[in-house]
Amino acid sequence: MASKTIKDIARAANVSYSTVSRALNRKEGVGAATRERIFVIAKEFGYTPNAIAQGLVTQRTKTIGLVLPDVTNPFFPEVAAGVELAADELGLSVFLCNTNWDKEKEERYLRLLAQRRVDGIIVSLIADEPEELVRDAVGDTPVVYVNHAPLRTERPFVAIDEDRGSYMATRHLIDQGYDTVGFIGAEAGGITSIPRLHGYRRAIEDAGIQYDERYVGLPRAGESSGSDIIMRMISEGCCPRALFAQNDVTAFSVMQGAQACGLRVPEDLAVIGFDDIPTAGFEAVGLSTIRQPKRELGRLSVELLRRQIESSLPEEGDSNQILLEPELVIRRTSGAARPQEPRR
Amino acid sequence: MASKTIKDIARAANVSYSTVSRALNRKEGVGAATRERIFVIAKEFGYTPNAIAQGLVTQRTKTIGLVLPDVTNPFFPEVAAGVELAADELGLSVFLCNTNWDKEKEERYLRLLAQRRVDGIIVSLIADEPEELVRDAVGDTPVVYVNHAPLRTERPFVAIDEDRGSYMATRHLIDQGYDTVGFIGAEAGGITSIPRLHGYRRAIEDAGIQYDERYVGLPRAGESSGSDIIMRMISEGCCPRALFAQNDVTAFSVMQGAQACGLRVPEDLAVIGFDDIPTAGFEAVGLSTIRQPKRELGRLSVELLRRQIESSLPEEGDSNQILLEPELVIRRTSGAARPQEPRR
DNA sequence: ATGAAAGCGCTAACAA
DNA sequence: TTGTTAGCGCTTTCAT
Repeated sequence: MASKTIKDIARAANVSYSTVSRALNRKEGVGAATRERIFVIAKEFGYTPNAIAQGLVTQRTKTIGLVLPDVTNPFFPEVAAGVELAADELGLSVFLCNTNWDKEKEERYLRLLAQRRVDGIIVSLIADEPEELVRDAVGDTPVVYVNHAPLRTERPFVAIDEDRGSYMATRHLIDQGYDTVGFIGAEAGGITSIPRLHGYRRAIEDAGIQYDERYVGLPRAGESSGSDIIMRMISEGCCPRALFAQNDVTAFSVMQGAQACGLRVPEDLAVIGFDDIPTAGFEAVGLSTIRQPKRELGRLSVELLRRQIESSLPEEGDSNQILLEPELVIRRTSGAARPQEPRR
Repeated sequence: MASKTIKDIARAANVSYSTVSRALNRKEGVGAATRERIFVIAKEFGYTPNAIAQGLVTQRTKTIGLVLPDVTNPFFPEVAAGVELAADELGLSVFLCNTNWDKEKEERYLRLLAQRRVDGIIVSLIADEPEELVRDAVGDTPVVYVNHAPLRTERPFVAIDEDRGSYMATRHLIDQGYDTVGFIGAEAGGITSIPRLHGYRRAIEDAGIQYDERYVGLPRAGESSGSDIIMRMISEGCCPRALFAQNDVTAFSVMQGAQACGLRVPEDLAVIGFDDIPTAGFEAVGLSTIRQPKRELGRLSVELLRRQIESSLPEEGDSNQILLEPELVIRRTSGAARPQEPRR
């Protein structure tokens, strides 16, 4: 029952097993006849090369790991698709790991991939892990950060300018005429909440508006979504006229909560998100947002990883740390304020 | 630079390398002192066990493969989450592969996983592959089908009763008072389009309605989404009053297309989907649908795989072929028809 | 063109 | 308790 090996084939073909190896790998120096015979037997035996054994000797697994926090947020699958595509072109397969916003799981997966001796790892960290932690988990395995870069890392990364994007989003809301513009953090936004909140605050203060904590809704214990937060804000009587949500999924949730409380979007509450996940563009939704070049993020991270694998040098330096530009996408949910119609 | 091996540690600790192996694997028969020494050195060396080598000798990789057609459709990540959870409890890691509705890629991944000698594979096939094809790709590797079962397979599977669910969806629309109820297939619905169309047709005919092909929109060449199809139907003047979409993503797309043409949902066009992806439940959307127990699908498939791996017998039989019941979820988009308000 | 043999890093008998 | 040895299935010199 155990699958056939190269030796079984060798025996059946009456050659040494090194000849079989050569034939199967299409290497020079095998007689056409023998080669033919070997292929026939291999097919007949249903031979499947043992990649484990191959990897052991070649020290190359032709596999890369992709560690993502949440495949359930459509943003990540889009990035994954970009990675897949690019990896495919290089003949690499992708081992996708979902950490589910669990720090321990993240570490476990990084370690695991290193143990499996993948050729490299692309990871979207869930928090600002100290570099040594990552290093400890992956050892010498090449790593590229995607979607976010830990502070002062020397590793290659591809991300977008979160601060800038958040500034643009907030600014847009202000320009639309809203006097009170709030921020809502994601339940599991991990690392991105810091720069996004920061960009929000910058825009607020640049506009000469007083930064007001009451309009900043960060998830508290027991709150699991943007909907919970907006409902809290409403019940506390400090719901702003416009909101910048940390990401589109949160924005959706916020809108759901607001609508459940009888608020209309954007008439009573304007909303803008971040990411531009596919559903944001749906007619029925029309969520204004900051677009991230998701597939591109994926593609580029593979490219950076390839460089690192091939050179096998630590390969530091600017050109390997890419910051992409965000893009403002205006849709329905951030329609202009109507000052003639004061709230309530 | 190459990572340290067990031998390096042995040398440094002045013991044989089998002792190191024993110590590191927490096996009996190692002096507390030596054990201690070995651990210290291992840590110091940043030792990472080579899973490749381990797998080669133990013949067990503690890894399973999960092959999915489209992580971009929120249905699949939910199933994946279920698989992850269950696998985790068994100490297995999951190698997630996205075929992107590409048959060739699917075969490649199955083969690849088999070559990597994963302990087993859970796959959601994109079409009704003949059993031999799968067999040819995976060899003796245990396989469980999820989300769909190929006709007359003897392998274990977990799926829901698609035909039944589709019947329920269609029936619901009819009960709501719609006289014309259509069907829209998914752009890349793969295998599920057959039973879902079948269930639709059964319900139509059971209700004494004449099955009318004009109301059945299957994607044609060049059409990439439900939106394209509904727009074609509208332009051809044969848009029904209510629609059962093959899945929620398609339903979303259909609604987008309909609304772009000025139709209101559900006033002008009632819609019901299939899957109950998370966004379907959002207030702003309120998509009626047929719920699939997605996480459960994942959990159960892992359980079936575990059985198969442990027994290593082909393990056929009824109890390993699970058909779950679908559940009708009524929301906003399938509101009752208002006969007093004839169309147009 | 083919074979023999070494060895990738590890586990698991079997000895000592 | 520890060491020795034989592989796991494969690629890759080095001979022939």
